[in-house]
Amino acid sequence: MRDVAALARVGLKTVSRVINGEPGVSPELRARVQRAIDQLDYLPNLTASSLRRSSGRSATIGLILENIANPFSSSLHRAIGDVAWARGVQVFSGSVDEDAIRERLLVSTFAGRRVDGLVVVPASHDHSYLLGHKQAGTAIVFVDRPAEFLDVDAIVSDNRGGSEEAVRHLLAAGHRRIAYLGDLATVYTARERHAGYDRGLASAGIAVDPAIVRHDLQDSEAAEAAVAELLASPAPPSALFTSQNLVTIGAVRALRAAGAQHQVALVGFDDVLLADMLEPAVTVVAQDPRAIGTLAAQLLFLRMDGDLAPTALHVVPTRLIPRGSGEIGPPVARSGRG
Amino acid sequence: MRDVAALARVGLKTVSRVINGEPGVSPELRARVQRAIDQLDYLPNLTASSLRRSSGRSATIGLILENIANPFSSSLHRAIGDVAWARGVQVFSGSVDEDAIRERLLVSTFAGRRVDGLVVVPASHDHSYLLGHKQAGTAIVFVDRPAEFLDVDAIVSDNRGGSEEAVRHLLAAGHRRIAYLGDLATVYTARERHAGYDRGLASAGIAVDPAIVRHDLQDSEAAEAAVAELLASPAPPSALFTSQNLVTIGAVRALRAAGAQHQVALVGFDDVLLADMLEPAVTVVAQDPRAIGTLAAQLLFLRMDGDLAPTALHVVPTRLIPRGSGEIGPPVARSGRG
DNA sequence: CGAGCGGCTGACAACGTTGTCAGGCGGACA
DNA sequence: TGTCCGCCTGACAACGTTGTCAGCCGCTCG
Repeated sequence: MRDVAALARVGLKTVSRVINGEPGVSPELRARVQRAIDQLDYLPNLTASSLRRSSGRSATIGLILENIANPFSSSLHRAIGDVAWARGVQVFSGSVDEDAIRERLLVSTFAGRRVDGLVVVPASHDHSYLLGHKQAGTAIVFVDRPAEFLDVDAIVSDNRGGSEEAVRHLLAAGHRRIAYLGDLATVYTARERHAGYDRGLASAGIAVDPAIVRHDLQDSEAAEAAVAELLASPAPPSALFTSQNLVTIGAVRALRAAGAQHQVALVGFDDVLLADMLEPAVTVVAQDPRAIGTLAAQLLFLRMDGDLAPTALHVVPTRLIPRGSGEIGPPVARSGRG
Repeated sequence: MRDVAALARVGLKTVSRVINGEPGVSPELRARVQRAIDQLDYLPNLTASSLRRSSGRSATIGLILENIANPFSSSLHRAIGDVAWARGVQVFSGSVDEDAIRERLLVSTFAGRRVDGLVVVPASHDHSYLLGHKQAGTAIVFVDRPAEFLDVDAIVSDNRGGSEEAVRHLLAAGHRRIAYLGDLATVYTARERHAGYDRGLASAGIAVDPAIVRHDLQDSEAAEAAVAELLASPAPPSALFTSQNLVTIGAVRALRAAGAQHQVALVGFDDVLLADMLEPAVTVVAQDPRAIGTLAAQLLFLRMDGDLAPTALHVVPTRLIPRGSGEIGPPVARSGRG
């Protein structure tokens, strides 16, 4: 900037005025400065600028995801990135892998960079540690799971409603013995989806049979094993509700391995690429990560702009997509002759 | 920091020394300062720090991807993020959507933030505009596609070799009429994969039939339409080589729609989730985005550390995964009575 | 003709940190 | 006892920018 000022034979402040389009610079000077800028390929240092600026804003937000590489997270990332880009805000991101300690480390790191806002898909269960940052003026929005012990906005899918709809869909096809296969039960979404399952069964007056409820399936292998076990049990379920992506994939594998994919119904929570090309195609309750991300970013920017409305939990609807696997009926009751 | 210094009754510089673990502070003072830091929840401002630091480093890199939301990009992102995190470096990222102008905008934005390095999956075809940044000391590594008119390191998949292997695999199964279905032909990877296809055919002395070569299929719908057309043509191919993810998915749909999925062989470039669960399961040439990303990040940091070795093009091998669709043989030649 | 005003311009301080350097203090040594 | 040295410590400038403010110029108006 000094070089530009020297070349254009003006003061530093005039260069600054030209860069920021401030009024009160004569056209001739403006042109001279602009020429010098172009000639020197000068690029203003945004970090220095944000250090000095009265707003104290860095035009930067932090995004804390479960795992950048998974489809849900990366769709969120993209949606949030698009909104941020339109506002000239850059995005830092990091993966937490369900590790509460890493979550806190990332928050500290981002706070050290003085991000203006944080979008968090939390792994921990006590977010009071964020209170200081919130009071220091960092806007915070939670996504996918609400905050605990902290008053901030959150955007979540309709986990409970979507799951209940899935179960009712299976009930409508005539099923009475519907298994639940779920992710780590400490995770909010898994708990909610399980609650939806319970409610769906209750709506039909069916008692939950703990023998066909499996929690804590953390990868598709665990899910595959659990489904295989259920299928081999004396009283196997006639339908499966899988509460998460990888669990659904594991279930598909197990059904396939048992040759039962056309006998046992399946509805999965969260859509999977190519699910519609399987045989049978997999019926799912789809989330809308793009909508969630866009909403989260918009809310964050509202808060950054000073919106002081009471915080709220925003629930984004899910959508049941019937494709075949969820429309398989229960086995016809055999007569006494067996 | 002023508050901390005041509370601990020391000078600013002593606080700075404690924070950065510099030697030459008595244990008592160190403890007193640490107490003050804890008490005030003081978090050093990393942007101010990097502004002043002699190294001039921001501990920040920029990542320019085709689309953060696609699996290849997000796997890259994750791998690079992991290496960066281990070095205390934060990552900015942005999506380019094959738009050369957006690529330049992102570079400018990141340069304005004074990133120490750039990882670029380029959309443009003339990267000389990066020369200034390179000379200004920004480390640059290209990924997935090499740089044009700019001398920097690049890491790419073995597009040509992998494609040739795919075609040879189909040839080995007896096919002589193998269609090529490719992405936008201006994209480097598409050109390379097409070259591999040509070479594969040439190795068997088969002439390319332009009637069964289709370029510029930018989404799965276009691919689906193209395959449908090929299948309905007077001399349909007995095997398909699809050079990209979405094209592969479109081909699966078209084959399915025509009921030809068990008659026409298919090998796709780039793996797809659930490809192994389709019927038939899809044979693919898999890339290794994790390895590519890790290598890219390591190379970038080497350069940032001052490595001056000549730049190179690093080729990461692909892997053919036979799953069924690529092992379908050609229709048996009918006798004259046909 | 002088005061006052508005439009331009640049000198200077400040943002929060770190590099440089000088000063104070105590102990070892002549 | 005086000198020198090494260990701690803090004052100050500087990083690249922007907010504040004062000063200059030419014009208008009384």
